[in-house]
Amino acid sequence: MKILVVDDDRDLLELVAFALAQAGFGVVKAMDTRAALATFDAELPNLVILDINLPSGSGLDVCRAIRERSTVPVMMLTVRSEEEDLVKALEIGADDYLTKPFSPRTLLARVRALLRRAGLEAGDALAAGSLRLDLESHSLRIGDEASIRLTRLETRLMQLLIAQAGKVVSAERLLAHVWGQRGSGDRQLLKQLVHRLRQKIEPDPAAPRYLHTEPGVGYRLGAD
Amino acid sequence: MKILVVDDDRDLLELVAFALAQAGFGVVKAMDTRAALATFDAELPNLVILDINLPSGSGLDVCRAIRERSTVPVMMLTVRSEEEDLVKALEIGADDYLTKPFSPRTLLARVRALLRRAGLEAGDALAAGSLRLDLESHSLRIGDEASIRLTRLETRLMQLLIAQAGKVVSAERLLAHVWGQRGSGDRQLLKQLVHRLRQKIEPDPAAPRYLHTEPGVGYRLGAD
DNA sequence: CCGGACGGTTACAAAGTGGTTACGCCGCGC
DNA sequence: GCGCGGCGTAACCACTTTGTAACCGTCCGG
Repeated sequence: MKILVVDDDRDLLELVAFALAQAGFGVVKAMDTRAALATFDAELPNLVILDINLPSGSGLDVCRAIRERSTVPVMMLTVRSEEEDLVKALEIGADDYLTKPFSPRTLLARVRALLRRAGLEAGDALAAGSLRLDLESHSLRIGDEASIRLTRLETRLMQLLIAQAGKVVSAERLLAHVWGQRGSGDRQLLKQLVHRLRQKIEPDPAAPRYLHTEPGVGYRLGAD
Repeated sequence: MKILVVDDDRDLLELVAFALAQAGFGVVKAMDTRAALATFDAELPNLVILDINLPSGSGLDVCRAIRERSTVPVMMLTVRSEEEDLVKALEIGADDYLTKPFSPRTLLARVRALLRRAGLEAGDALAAGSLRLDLESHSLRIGDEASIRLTRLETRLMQLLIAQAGKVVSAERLLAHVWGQRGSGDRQLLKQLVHRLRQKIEPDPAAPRYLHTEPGVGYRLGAD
């Protein structure tokens, strides 16, 4: 279970991250809005904890941007004086909030409650149709077949496709997820990766059964 | 299982020591930084509980000194007002913390969690499949064969692999477990250790039967 | 028709990963 | 002091993964 924590106060960030890690959660960190969104795209966390006031633009903007691409639970951190912001945050789609200062114990209780509410408690088993992806071992299982070993990049590609199974995912978004900043605009990278992945997972790579092309848009994982 | 407790407050020290002894742990005590390090070297405890503010220099210094010579789990004791110190402690390499006041029950739960995480919980015998590892004597037994003597590092490696038998363990995690902070990022260290271990335990080191490589991820102990 | 955009494919180069050999340092018992 | 085991470091090799370029067909608007 992976949690993204966004806060510009390094001490608080580390403390929250540590408390979560202690409790067995995977943690990724970001200290400004740009890094927050980049990390979100790269890591696809199961939950986001977001300080409402960041120096580089508001945490509200980050929350809004996240809501445009995902329904992941979002928890906002606020200080008491920001109650109007809080209302806005909940309107935008934040799921819960915590008023500073708070104890790690409270934080954990709220996080668990959110995850339970989102029905995400059980592991990170990432699956769609007959496809099951194991992020730990970089392996993909199709139905009852022997599992296929994927490379690092192939795993990241499948991760986003499975998370969005059945929906078209734009080439731009896939590039950002797999390569981050660097791959931006480079269709050839994606073309190659898709080709190589199809060779591995498709019974007939020329007539894809799982990884479909949506001309002019991007790719889509067949819901089967 | 031996635990070192360091605190200048005699009452608290005795209370903690009593709770631990009650739960069946061996306890050694120290009341200042000098005694703490001397006792650590003399007793080589399996876990250290360390008050963060000692009159004779900070508990942080003690923690740092311990980290220079060992990856033993360290738990810090703090009061709520010392949160910056806490962040420093975690950076230095402390593994957990407890905010005073705390109940003996909480203390024990945390101590057990730490030991479990370090893979030190169940007696001294760890086993998986036909492999049995004796942490005391640093020896490994495969089925009914004569037991093989392992070095200190080889033992630590096997310890984590056996604890996670059948599952892939990332190179990063193995490095952290065997070398602590210092080994971070150094693949060559792990490469060598695995090589040497395979020479000792594998019938055919070129085609490993127990210690399998998971390319791009880490290693896995065959469930056999 | 022509030409360009686009996606798939082939080919090859560059970078990374893991296994192996070799060597040097250090602490320790003899 | 010497030899030795344990460990760190570097270098080499084979292989895999990833990046880059070029070529091919199809589709489509002029």
